[in-house]
Amino acid sequence: MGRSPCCEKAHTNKGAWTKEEDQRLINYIRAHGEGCWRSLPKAAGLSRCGKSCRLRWINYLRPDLKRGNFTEEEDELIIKLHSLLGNKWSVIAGRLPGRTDNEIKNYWNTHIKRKLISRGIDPQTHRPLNTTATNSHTTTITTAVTTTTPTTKNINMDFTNNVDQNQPNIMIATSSSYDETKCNSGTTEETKPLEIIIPKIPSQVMINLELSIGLPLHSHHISSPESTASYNFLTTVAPPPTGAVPAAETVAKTVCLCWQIGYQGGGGQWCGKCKNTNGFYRYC
DNA sequence: AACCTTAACAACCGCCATCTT
DNA sequence: GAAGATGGCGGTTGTTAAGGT
Repeated sequence: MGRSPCCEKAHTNKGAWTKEEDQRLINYIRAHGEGCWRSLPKAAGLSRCGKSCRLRWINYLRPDLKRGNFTEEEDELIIKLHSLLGNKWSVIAGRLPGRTDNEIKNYWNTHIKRKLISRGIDPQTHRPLNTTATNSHTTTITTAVTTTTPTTKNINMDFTNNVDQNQPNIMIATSSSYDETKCNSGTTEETKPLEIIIPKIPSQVMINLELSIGLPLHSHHISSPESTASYNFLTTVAPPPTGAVPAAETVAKTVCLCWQIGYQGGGGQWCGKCKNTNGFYRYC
């Protein structure tokens, strides 16, 4: 199926945005909220593609953006999330309030890649650079992930050639249904039976990995002794948001869906799309 | 001062998933 | 269910500033 262009390209501006264009976009969204990007340019008096407007808003003009240098903590968090999620920049951005996927992606490519290489770590595989891909002791653990997200992920843990045995390489299995990485639909909770495939596994690494990806932690997830290991790992990968985390039932009542499924844009109880703070809102 | 190289980041492009009709 | 519309994502490119020669 072919697709029509998202906008009339003949009369659209390209390249850097002017201050006037920015102001028009800000004023329009302040007045009407986000949404309907296709018709927004015309309504706002902009000679821009709707997608361009959306990108400009999300990556640059949104009032809850942090901007400025990344902290060391953010660096480490990005590295750990990338080792877990790969190039899922939007998911990673969801764990870094005030940061955009584009910003993180750029930062990864310009800073963190080099940083990892200087540490002797392959930025893509998170394995030591000078080792070959031998699999003599590869351990594959395929396990279900219980989350409140609509999907269940299979996680492959690879303990081969790890510098730090406490931090195995973790890759999202391509065979899973995790193509639905987007967090914008559905509210069902799904748990697949635990499936562990262990061809050659030393007994000391047989752990029950219960991973919650992209979610604030809730105490009941870590109550069992079996999940202690995964909890310890998770606390380094995806710490709870700063400040008090609302009790689950309170959250369910008062917080938007995006917050419930892990989005914490701006650190408040509203994601960037649903928030009604700062004078902006979304009519959805 | 002029030129070249590199780094940083904003913006674009094409594809895919989801929604609507 | 099919087709089209729309939003969103990740990869890539273009532009510009900074630093080096």
